[in-house]
Amino acid sequence: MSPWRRTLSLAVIVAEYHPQELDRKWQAHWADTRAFEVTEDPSKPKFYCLEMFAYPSGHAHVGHVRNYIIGDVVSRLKRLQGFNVLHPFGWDAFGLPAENAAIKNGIHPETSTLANIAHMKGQLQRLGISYAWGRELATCLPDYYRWNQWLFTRMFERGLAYRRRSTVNWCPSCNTVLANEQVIDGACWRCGSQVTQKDLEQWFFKITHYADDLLVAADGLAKWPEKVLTMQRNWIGRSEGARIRFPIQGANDSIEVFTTRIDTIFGATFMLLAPEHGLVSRFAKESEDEPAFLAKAQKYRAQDRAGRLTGEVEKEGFFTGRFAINPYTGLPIPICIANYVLGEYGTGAVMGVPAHDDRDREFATKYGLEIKPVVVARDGSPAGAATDDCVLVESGDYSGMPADAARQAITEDAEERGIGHGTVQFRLKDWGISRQRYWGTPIPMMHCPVDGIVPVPDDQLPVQLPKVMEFTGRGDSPLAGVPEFVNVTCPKCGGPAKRETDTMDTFVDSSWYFYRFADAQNDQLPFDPKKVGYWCPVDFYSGGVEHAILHLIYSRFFARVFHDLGMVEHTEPFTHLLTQGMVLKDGAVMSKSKGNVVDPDSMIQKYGSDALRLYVMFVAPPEKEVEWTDSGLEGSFRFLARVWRAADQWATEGAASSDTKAAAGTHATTRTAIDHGALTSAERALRRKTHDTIKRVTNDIDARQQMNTAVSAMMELVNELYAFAEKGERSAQAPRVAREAIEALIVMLSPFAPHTMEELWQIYGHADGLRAARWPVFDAEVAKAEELEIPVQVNGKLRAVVTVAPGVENPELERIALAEPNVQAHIAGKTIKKVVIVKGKLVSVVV
RNA sequence: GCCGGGGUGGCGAAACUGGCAGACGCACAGGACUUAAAAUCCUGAGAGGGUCACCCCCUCGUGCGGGUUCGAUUCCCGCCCCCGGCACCA
Repeated sequence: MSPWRRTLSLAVIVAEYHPQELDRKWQAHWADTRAFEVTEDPSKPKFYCLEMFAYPSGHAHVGHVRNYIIGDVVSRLKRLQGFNVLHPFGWDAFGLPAENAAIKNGIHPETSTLANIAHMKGQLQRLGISYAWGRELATCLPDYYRWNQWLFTRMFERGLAYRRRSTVNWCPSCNTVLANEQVIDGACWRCGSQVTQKDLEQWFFKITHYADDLLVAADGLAKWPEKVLTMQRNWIGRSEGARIRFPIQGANDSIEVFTTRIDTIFGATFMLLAPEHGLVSRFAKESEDEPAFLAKAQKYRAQDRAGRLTGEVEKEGFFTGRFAINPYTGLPIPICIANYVLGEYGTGAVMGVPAHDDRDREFATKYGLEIKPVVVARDGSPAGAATDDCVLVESGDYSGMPADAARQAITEDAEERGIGHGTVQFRLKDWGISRQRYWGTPIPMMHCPVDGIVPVPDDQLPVQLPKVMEFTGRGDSPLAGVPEFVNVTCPKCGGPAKRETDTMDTFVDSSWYFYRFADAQNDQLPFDPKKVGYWCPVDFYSGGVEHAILHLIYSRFFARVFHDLGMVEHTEPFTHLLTQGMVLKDGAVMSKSKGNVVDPDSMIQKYGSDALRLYVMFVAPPEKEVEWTDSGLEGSFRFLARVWRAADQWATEGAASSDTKAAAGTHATTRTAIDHGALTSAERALRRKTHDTIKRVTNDIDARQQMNTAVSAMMELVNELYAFAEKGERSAQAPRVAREAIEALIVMLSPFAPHTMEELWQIYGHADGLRAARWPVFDAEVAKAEELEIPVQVNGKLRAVVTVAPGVENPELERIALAEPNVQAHIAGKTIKKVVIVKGKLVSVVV
């Protein structure tokens, strides 16, 4: 008969593990006591834990939910460690799906969005996520988006928000403009449609103002994944170089190029213009056959876009009939239009240096243009595109100069001659935020025939979305069709004016919501700088890596804007970033269309929320992708049931034990100090395991952030408890020793399985709940090993393991090791050259 | 092409500072309990071999090939493959 059966028959508190009842009980308790609401408390260290807020699509699947569980485990841990923890949640509630649904089924986006929020909030509550719901926000409510408008106006006043006509990315399916960051492989980030180009008047945020700082400061983000930083660095794309003008032969003007290799300028044997370059139409006019000229340029423009999608298009170009003068050789070089020169980068024109640029070489070879090497390796061999240890040749006065030095010298010379200057070029472009849609923040601007662009005065904010709308899906701004919205009075001249009818990109909403959580009810300002000063920056932020160059770069930008407005002291909003891996099902990302979503509610119904939470944390480190398995979840459920039974048994044995103090029935008495010296060796071993587990779990969670190994350490402790109950020799103190293990286990496991552990904690007599509990304290004395197992190697191969007392001296250890029969067998007939002893670790014999 | 991450049992993974590779879990197998099943508890297990009566012992083994070291999943050099990002950025 198992020990469990034996004790169950005597049990005072017998309860089977029914997690669903515990879920209900403790979720109600947390809600009733407003357990996770917090205020600023200068006496405590603060911890701001945040998961990327959610788009209210209607249903969260376990892939989404993983992120919230990760954040919740961190939050609950930090509370146990004495931090004042802010853990809020909200809704990224504007966006196209709701509006598209409205076009289809006539339900107003606000109605469907609020219904979706209600359902998803219920899902999160059923998981027992410890949010401060009092701070909940939804970006689609005027309380929130008025501050988008307020901030937009501040940015407009500072020139950080501006309007210009430009070629923009257009998604024909979403009927709106997209920012560069929102075009993935030439397709819309949201719906996957092929993006086309359009010329439109658009509002932009001047993120390029901070390009250099965003890049440099990335080096200081020590707790961000390298992957994300690399992506941001690539996206910002800084290159140092020079701009230099080449005169056009037979004309008064010149063409400016950007180059990072001005040291190769003596090898520039042709010049290339992008098909979009401003001079194309002029050269076309001056050519013999203008329509043919323009047709070819136009072909490249179209081709260029296609080329970017498929990767490779053969380099192609044609001669304009005009020449430029290389300002260093003084020689005329042909000006060509080429399909591989980008209009939007640098000056849209480049000097062709075929000897030192692979693309130019390909082009020159195809058209028979001159290839003139001007940089060679020190030994005189061809340098190609390399620069290290290279010197210039055939470069006038610069011949013989190292390439690096020449870059500087020629740049300085160009500056003196007034034909160029050193400069830094970024790939990052300003953020186009106008969207020709309804379900977003109205841009708080007016167009007055007298005063031009006029911001809506602050006291007229928010500019509210008109409620009554018909959604037609026609491809222009829906707000333009609402006269009551459009027609306004100019606050400057009092004359009639028109409202801006575009709305803001929803990424504006998400670029600062983490500040609003620090002061979610403020109706005077987006937030009180003092409150943000207490809570921010966010200490732990987790979400999907897909936002690496979207939300995460925009938020860094906004932090700088708020900083320059004097509202926040920091410039980096997120100290520690974790990008959680996706949950796959049948090898694919979960999605409704694939029909492979796992619904958290049905899992909770079957196994309880704690099993789901524990499984998600145990299956792999949080940043790793995982494959969902039902059997894995079942394993976590089994573990919790195992903990439950062990706790139940020892609660019973503690109460029914022959130990007189314990028999008095109060749990407090069984928590009196353990007389360690009087324990059996099995009891000492269990205590050792208990304290060893405390140490491992604490270290795994704090220093290593490896939740999965923390859980496995606790599983080992439970296995040990079972072994002790099964066959451990017991003294009268056995219940106390077991209780010590179980109470430590309850507290350490509570971030992962809070409902079950609250219940057990209560059963163990702690009336004030886990919120009053403290993280268990590791006792090195108790954890000290009574004997050590030392591996013995001969020539690097394991030959024996010897058991010795800790603190054994090296000569003695060597003697014991060499006495091992199997060691003797392997050194027989050979001379010992060396014995390496790592104290307390190993003996290595070399023969 | 460039950048980042990775490659360990049937599977998810672990090994912290160069020191017993595979902890913990899943799946599997055997046993106990049961009329039976489920549940539960216990036991086993990298591959191959020796002695197979047991204890045990040997060889190989962390993508591949080298190197450093008494000792390498860990460090160095050179490759291969997978995932992710960027990609004609002058």
